[in-house]
Amino acid sequence: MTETERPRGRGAAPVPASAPGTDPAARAWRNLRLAILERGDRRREATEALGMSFFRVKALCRIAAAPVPMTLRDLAHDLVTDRPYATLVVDDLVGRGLAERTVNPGDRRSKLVTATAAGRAAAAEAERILDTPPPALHDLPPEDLAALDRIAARLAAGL
Amino acid sequence: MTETERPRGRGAAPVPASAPGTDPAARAWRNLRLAILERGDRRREATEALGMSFFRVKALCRIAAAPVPMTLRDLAHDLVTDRPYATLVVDDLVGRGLAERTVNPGDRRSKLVTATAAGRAAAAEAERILDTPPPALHDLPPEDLAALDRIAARLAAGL
DNA sequence: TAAAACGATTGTAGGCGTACAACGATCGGA
DNA sequence: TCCGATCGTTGTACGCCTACAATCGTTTTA
Repeated sequence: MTETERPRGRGAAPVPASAPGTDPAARAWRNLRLAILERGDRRREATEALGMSFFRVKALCRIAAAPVPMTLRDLAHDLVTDRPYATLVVDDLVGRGLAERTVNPGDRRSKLVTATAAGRAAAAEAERILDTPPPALHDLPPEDLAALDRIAARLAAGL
Repeated sequence: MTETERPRGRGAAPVPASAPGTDPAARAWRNLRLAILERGDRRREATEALGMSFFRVKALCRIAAAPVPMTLRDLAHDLVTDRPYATLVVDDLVGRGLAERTVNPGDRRSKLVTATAAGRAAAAEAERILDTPPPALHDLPPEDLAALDRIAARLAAGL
């Protein structure tokens, strides 16, 4: 094992903040994407913990987070998919005992989807996993963390 | 269209930085994920511009970014896939005239993959799209942008 | 030199998501 | 009342990625 090892990192290289000639906004954006998509991605963890695809995890979380029961139409719209596939995904969740379908009393064509107690628990577990930051975030100096907190809230809110 | 419209946002709600009882690190992380994954995701743009799946866009970028021609084994490792699928993806890229395969003179079992001129151009285009930050980033006050630049570089570096 | 290990390739099977078309039930407007 | 529109559902076809098994040529090891 003493031969020349190819330096094979498992991702793109980060761009140091001191790199010249680059737009700081673009550089910050690239590094943020790197940190989130390649280093701190918890999607695999969440799918393994819940035993379903990430798309369905998202569906479950949306259903559980809805302040008012949503129709399948709303769910399809939120997930940016079509109604037939929303039907299939909800079928799956219902089969797992995580969601329930009830007829919409206001419009008997549509149906309302709600999360069961087990469904709400699973959704909470998924969000707990997804929201777990990488260790590097905790290692930031407090003032940097506070600044990041404030800036991230602004980025997430505005577009 | 004057009936009661369901307030259907197309993503999860951001958490304001003033929310009580939550860990600032977790909150910052959640908002960063939101800003990057749901508001500023350029993957669809990139795949449409290049006419191929995001996985293959990533493969092309890795090949083009390699300082030294990589073997298929290295590519499979970097993409976290298996060698058979790396073969298939490279077949596709070669068929599009974006990559080339040559026998490795040092080990005739393996083959080296390199990007053609067209491949390097396509990879550059993809990275340009992916690195384009959302407008909200440009709207940050300069000192916030500088802080974010510095912090993002630190986060991306892994630590 | 013979055997084991390695790299790329071909093939197969399946899950997942996208994008359609079509149908029955229901609602709304003319 | 009748007709068009809407909602959920069923079904189909396809592309994409994962995960294997098996093969062939090459390299390394015993």
